[in-house]
Amino acid sequence: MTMQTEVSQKSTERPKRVRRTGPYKAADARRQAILESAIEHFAQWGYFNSSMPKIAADVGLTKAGLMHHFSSKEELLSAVLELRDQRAFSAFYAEDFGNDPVRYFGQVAAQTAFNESQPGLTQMFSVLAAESSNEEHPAHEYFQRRYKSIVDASSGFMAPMITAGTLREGTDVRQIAAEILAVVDGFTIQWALDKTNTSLHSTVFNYLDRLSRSVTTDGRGLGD
Amino acid sequence: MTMQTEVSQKSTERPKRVRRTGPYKAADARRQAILESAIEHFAQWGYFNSSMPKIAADVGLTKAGLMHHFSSKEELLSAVLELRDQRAFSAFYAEDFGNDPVRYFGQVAAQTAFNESQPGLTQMFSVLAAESSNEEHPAHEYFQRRYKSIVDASSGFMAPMITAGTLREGTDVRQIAAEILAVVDGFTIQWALDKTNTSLHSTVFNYLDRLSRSVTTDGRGLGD
DNA sequence: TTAAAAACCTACCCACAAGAGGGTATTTAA
DNA sequence: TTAAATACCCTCTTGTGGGTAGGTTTTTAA
Repeated sequence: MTMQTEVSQKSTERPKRVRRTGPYKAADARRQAILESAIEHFAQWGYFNSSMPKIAADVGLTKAGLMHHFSSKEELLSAVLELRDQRAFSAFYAEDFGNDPVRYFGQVAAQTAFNESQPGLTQMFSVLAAESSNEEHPAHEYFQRRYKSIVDASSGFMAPMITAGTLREGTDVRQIAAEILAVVDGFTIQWALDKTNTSLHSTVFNYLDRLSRSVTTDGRGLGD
Repeated sequence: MTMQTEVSQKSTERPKRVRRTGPYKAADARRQAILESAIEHFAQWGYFNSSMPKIAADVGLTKAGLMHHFSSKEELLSAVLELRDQRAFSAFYAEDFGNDPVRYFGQVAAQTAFNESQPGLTQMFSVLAAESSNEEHPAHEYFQRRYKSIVDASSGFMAPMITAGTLREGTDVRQIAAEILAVVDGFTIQWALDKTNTSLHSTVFNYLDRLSRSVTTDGRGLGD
């Protein structure tokens, strides 16, 4: 990874190529449309079996047209992953739960309701997470980081609750954090396989409710 | 789908082609080796991005050689799925838990230990389950059936335990059954992504232990 | 107004896929 | 022993993939 800095060689005065245009006005919408299309394709077919021509066709472009905006398939994937990180996490991490586990669990449940409303993105992450266990997958490191940081953040929320006395003494917050993540992922698979008979939100909610009753000091559930 | 039956036109006597050979002696081992190779490839690359030539090369065959044994990629997938169903489930379903939830949960935990010892098969199922949410995936119906039958069987084990008084009154056995499945799937993903820092068995065990304490009438966990 | 950059396109290349067709050598069982 | 089925392999077809090269039109900003 070497960065090339432009150095002017001999002239002190700068004729300096003048900028004659910027991006077109409509370009942003195009790029957005491409990302949406890519999300749908990655969700349906995974990364490997999605194809640039098809993603392009879905937004009325040729492959070459698409590749003007995202110069490789990997770059497109990166952009998609980045997009999701922006959308979903900012809200969550800003929240202050005031050492109340029930509020925290409630927020997680709310997140799954959001996920259920965005089947494209949600299924895409489900498929890519499984696919990316392959070390040669371009998103392998991304998902390793992602899972680690989610568990870190989640247990970071819960750990102080033990000291604050709202979570039971001896609660293994890293186990709980990983477990919540596992339940969400697992139910997402079931929901993706059979959306008409499964509700992502309510199944996760039920789990969190029972979890809450067994790890909070006051034994409260989510339904109050 | 029309079946063509061979009809002898005029002769009533039947010269009747005689069987001159059967399968070769070594063929079974070959087919077995192909299946093992396919499992590894499906686990690493999913179904779509696995390729017949590469699977073949891994057992020292050409693609055509492989296709003599499995005449299409889909047929190979079917054989792999069938193989797994034979291997893993026979033992489990034969078990009698004597209305003891702890024994049942213990058996589930034991299953994950087995899964952890078979990373190829386990990861393959993890990847295919996610991939097959696509309705055009050749294993789509298989996984729908599979998930339904697991939940059916699992809740079928637990339901009588309520009447027997070993599971708490009001326990939602279908929710619990689906939840256990979700936890196993979810932790499998985490384990596949980072095997050195995650133990599939112990994470699932911890979950089942807490589950057991909160749904059994005697509040027993798995550690006794 | 105009030149340059942006936003496309067509036409390629090369690699690889699934599968069919048509072989040859090996093994089997009568 | 021997004919037929088996277990391969080589080649071809057709299709698709990612990516590049070089054009043309459209938009932008000086």
